[in-house]
Amino acid sequence: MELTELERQRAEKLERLRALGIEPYPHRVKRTHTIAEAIAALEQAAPGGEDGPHAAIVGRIKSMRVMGKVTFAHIEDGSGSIQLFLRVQDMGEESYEIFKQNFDLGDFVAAEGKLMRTRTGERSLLVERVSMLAKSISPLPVIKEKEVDGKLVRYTHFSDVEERYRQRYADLACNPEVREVFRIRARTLAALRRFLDQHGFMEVETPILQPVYGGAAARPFITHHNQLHQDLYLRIAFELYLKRLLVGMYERVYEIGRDFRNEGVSHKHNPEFTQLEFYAAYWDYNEVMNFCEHMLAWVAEEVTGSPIIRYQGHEIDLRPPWRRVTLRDIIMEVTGIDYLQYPSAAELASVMKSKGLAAKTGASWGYLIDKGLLGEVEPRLIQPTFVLDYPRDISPLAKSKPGDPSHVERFEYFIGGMEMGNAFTELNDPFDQEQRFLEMGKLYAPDDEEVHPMDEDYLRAMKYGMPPNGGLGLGVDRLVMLLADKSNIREVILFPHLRAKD
RNA sequence: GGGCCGUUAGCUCAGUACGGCAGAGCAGGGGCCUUUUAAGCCCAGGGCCGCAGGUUCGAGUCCUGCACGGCCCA
Repeated sequence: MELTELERQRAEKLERLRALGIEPYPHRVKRTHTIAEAIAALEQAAPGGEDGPHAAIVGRIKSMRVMGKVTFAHIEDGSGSIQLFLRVQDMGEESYEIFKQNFDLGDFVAAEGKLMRTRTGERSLLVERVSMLAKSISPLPVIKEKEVDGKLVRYTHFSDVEERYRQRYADLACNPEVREVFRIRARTLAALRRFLDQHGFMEVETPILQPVYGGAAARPFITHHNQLHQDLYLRIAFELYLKRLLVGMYERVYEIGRDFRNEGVSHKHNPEFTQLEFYAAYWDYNEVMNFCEHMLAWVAEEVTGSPIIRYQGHEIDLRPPWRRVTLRDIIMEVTGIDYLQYPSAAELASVMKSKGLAAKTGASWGYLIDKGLLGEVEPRLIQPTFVLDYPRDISPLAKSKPGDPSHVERFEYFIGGMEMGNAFTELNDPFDQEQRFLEMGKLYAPDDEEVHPMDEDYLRAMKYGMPPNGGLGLGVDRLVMLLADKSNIREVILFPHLRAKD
């Protein structure tokens, strides 16, 4: 192990402790109170002097002020932080010196003594014994902060974005507000599960390694099973497996898990991300819409205390009903283009260019609408909005709109300028479904990311009879971004993907 | 993929306009200090200036390429 000078100094302290017969990484810990419990115990005790309740607490040393024969330090555990008050008169000369010479910021320690208040009134532990629980060799970035008018002012910090992501452990250790983001994430996941469970949905787990990928338009990661001599794909969606379960007579199922898409990385995209999908037999997309807006308003309230949230300076009201607008109308509203007037890719691309909009050459008609025109619309949809009725060509798993064969019953929904998810009245006619797969094959080149490959087993399932149903996908990371008020997906993923250095 | 910006001590940053001994604060080391909380005071340390080339008597600084990251655009 290569050590920096600072690390060598700490390693020497570790050896000094060992030489004194003190194990710097002991097996067992004595703890009578968490720090929060210790503070509560002190609050309950009769005030006065240095004779408060006895407590054995543990934590990581966050600050230290050595003043000769007296030292103040703050330690932090998972519940909070408290000041340690160490005096040579209480600890004895030898123990006090061992502490002073060998204990550093970042060390995990155990401290035992009496809870009390210092002259300035700060809740403290008057330490009788202190011991090492785990020596920290690498110095954590030091955080110096102070409360000014009730606001926390930070003088030094750990803020290098790249290093924060590459060494998330250090980020979390130094930055309590980052720890809070992932508590919001955990509460969001728990709230989603609670809501779905309460509404009769069953959580299931379907394959991540799939012989045929499907359910979305995306490039997959490919892997290989050695024993089976078979290429497998990491799933890009759960859709086709969840709908097989409706054939199997479950009426409401959902899955929360990881999808993998072999695509670019951006502030809204990570190659692996957390998806929620649910399917409900006998629902159409109107019922899905209704459920969706109630679910997200409820989850927001559970997580943040209110269905009205603040996101990047916007106040966003998640209470139902959300705005409903057709794809055609919202595109006309924003770009002035009625895509139905331009039924070929060439015509549509030409009018888009005439309006100064980028149109990728060689892109299909559906791609131009979805990525081109809708891309213009997306950042403007700050308040929750359902965008309804998508072209059939780009929606091979959705049921057609009655009386309008060119469109399907599909919606995407947007909040805070981000696409949050996608939903349909699911196609359950096996002949129609087969036809859609075949059309896909004709309209697109085989390696086109828009292609949904034919899934024979899915068709076989559907031939047994699939109840009419509605389903929805939700980008969970993006929901957490909303609820934690973060503009970058990496801020809500513990270990986001970064390019390897060298 | 393109444009712009960044990369200097463990951390946060100066230094780059106009090339001339590598800087500060915090952290760490030695000393003083028995109620501090950004503790204070004194002393002495700490560098592959992202990497590789080039220009130059001389490059952290100028030029080229590369790596990683950020922001914006596609």
